Amino acid sequence: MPRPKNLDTPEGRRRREEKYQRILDASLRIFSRKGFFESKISEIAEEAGVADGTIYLYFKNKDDLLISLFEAKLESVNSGLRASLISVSDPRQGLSRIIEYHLNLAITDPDLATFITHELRRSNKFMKDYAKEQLADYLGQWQRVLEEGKASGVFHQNFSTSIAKHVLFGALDYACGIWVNNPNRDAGDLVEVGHQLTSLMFDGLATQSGTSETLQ
Amino acid sequence: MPRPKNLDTPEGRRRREEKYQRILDASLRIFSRKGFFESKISEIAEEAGVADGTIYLYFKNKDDLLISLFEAKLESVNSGLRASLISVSDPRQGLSRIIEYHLNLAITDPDLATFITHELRRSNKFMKDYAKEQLADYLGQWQRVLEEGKASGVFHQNFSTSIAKHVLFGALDYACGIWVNNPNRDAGDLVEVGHQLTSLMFDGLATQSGTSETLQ
Amino acid sequence: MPRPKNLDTPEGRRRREEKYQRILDASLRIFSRKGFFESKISEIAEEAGVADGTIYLYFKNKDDLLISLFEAKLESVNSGLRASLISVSDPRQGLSRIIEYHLNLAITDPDLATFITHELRRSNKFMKDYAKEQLADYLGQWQRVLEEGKASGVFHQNFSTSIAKHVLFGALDYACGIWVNNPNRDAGDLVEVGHQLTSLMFDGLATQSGTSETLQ
Amino acid sequence: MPRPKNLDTPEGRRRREEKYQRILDASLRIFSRKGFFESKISEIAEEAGVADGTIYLYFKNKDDLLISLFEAKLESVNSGLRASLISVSDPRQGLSRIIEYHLNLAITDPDLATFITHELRRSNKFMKDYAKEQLADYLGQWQRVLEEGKASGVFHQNFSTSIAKHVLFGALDYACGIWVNNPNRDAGDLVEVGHQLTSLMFDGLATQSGTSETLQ
DNA sequence: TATGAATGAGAATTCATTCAT
DNA sequence: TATGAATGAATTCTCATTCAT
Repeated sequence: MPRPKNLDTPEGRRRREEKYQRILDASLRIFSRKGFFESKISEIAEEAGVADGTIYLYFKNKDDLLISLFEAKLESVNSGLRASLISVSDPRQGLSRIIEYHLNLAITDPDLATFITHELRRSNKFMKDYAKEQLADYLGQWQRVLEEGKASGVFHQNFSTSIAKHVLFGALDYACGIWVNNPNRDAGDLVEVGHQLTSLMFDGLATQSGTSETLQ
Repeated sequence: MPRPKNLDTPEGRRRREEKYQRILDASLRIFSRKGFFESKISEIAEEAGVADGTIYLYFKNKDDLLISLFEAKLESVNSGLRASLISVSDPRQGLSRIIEYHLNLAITDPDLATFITHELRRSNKFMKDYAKEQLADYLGQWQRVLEEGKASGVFHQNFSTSIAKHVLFGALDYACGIWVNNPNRDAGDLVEVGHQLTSLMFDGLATQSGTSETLQ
Repeated sequence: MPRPKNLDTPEGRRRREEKYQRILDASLRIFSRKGFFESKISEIAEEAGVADGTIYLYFKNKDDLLISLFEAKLESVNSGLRASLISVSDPRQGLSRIIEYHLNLAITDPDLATFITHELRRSNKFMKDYAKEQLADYLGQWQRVLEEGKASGVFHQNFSTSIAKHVLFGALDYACGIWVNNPNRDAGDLVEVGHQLTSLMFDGLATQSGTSETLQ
Repeated sequence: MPRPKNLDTPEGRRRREEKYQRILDASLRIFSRKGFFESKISEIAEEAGVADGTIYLYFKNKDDLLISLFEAKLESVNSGLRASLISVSDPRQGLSRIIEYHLNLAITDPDLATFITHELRRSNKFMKDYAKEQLADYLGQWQRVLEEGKASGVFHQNFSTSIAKHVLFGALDYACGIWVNNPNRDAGDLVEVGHQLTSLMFDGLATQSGTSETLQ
């Protein structure tokens, strides 16, 4: 939703749309590299190949740029996951898909992974509120899968899907963050993380089950 | 290590130490509330009940304040965990302790939890390098427990302790972050997170083990 | 060499050049009036009729402003002297011209004279190094004239041109400094200084020559 | 004239006097090394081996320290010159003595030479006024010698003693400044400057006198 | 007197945002 | 629409000076 009111020619709209995207993409690169506060508008403008002032034709201010970026990206992440889960009925397979999807995100768009990891934790109430909605949608899809697993009996009854989704998200997000920050990263490593995490989520670490209750 | 050269009277040292702590504590509160960049020196000074300039008698600059805080806090976290694990020999019990310890941290010092969560992810190479060392010590203790579990056969052989420690940290850290940000938080909730997470780590979600391999 | 990247339209360049000069001129006035350290950026900005921040579009920082001013002014002083000496072959006439030129500088631009006098002696290695090069060029022209005088026999053989140039510069510079600081100054006074100094340089004070050797 | 009112025991007075001097000496070293504005009170205190606050028991403020230093030093310079000229009756010898005395000052106390050279030109009205009085005394002695030379006929009639004293001071001061700033300086060089300057002042550069009038 | 920690006014600099072209 | 020079509010940091001990 670019702001500039343009002559409503198809050509004009296309160009406007294209520049909006260009700025958004540039800001993703800069934000992920430096973080919000250390990213300068003039830097983003240069990366996008536009003038500083132009950014203010498409975004109200720097905060708006951050929020718009978040929205646009999470929206596409959300719909991507939705598409990826659409034909899946087995909750165990669903969970695998979720893990896979999330890790794949980091592989195909490391900047996006970095950006989300960082800005999700920004101590700014107003940002967190924005993020919350979009994130709730994303994690809501996870929770649905977990609940189906409980309902169908393939997952244990005695766990909270709400807690589990957060646990899983934290684990995935942190693992991606570590991987993305590794300059010698290799996609295979993240695939391995996926295997291990899947196995862990399904079966745990212990060789003998039922013993955890006896622990202090 | 406060900077002002002072007569080394016990009284002088005490007061100096006390003011150093006061500034460190104030900065923890402000940093955790607003994040580093939105925290202003004058705000921290006010919170600490000192003049702006006084901060610069104890810390070289704002960055130094952040780093000093990080070091001081993580050092105490590290030694606390060490103490907590000292008498534990059963790796399963060790893992429980770790989870417990981490969650307890968030309960007793939510500001610290928030601070660490945020600043650990700050896009600033120099900060990440500082944090890395301290964090490595913390997670190193986790990894040791996991390795002992593998060695003693109570944990599976086919998982990477390095990956598992990151997964566990991400899960715990994120869960704490969620809880801390909840205005109606109740310590009981976090205890429940601990139970669930312990159970998950040990036994997984699946009712039937060994099936994950057959998935996609 | 103004910093702002600008469209290279002739108009744009003219305006940018003009503002660069405006700031340089303002800083000359303020620096000469108060000295570098007591001149405030906001004062220079006001004098130049621009905002504080604008100065930083044209100069890296306060030091850079000082150096740029020095370079620009001394460069023009140097080329002015060069032009003034170009058609002169008699070394005695050359020396007269040099004295005249230097004094005339103080008359036509007293601020510049004050500025150079003060900042040339600033206890700042980095500044002195900058000044040194430009000054060496200026005094180098003097030395050349003195050497020609020795070579052609119109000046004594037994004096060091290097010492003489410094002596002459010190004398001229100090005399100008005295004159410039006199609120009731009159150009005629400085012309008289020129005559006296010329006569002194050529013939000395003594009514009988050759006697100085007999002095202690 | 130390400010602290002390118990008027001879011992107390001595100690007080001694500390006053210590601070004055320290400030001369620091001021000459860095210039007034870049010299910090805490630096001077450290150099003097006293606490920052102690300086304010002896001097009203930083400016007062500068002025007191100037006064004390120039006073001693003035009386030194007076003593040096007391038995001299020949104005030519007097002039030689003056040059010698001034150059010797730079050799025996280069810090003082640097300090005077720099601070004499500080763009601060209030400093210049202070300096003026003391300097007037110093240069007044020079002028007296020059006038005696005119009166007795050993110097030309047609020159202004006022101009000549400034010319001579500028020459000496600048030459000393150059010498002092030379890291490989050798006292012999300055002695040579003295010879050359004396010869120049007496006899000038020209091999044939009376020609300067014919020049442009 | 002497100390040196504490103060806070003051200055340089940055950078999001505006606006004339 | 697009530009980028100009703005000036806001922030960090310094350091002369004070004052409790």
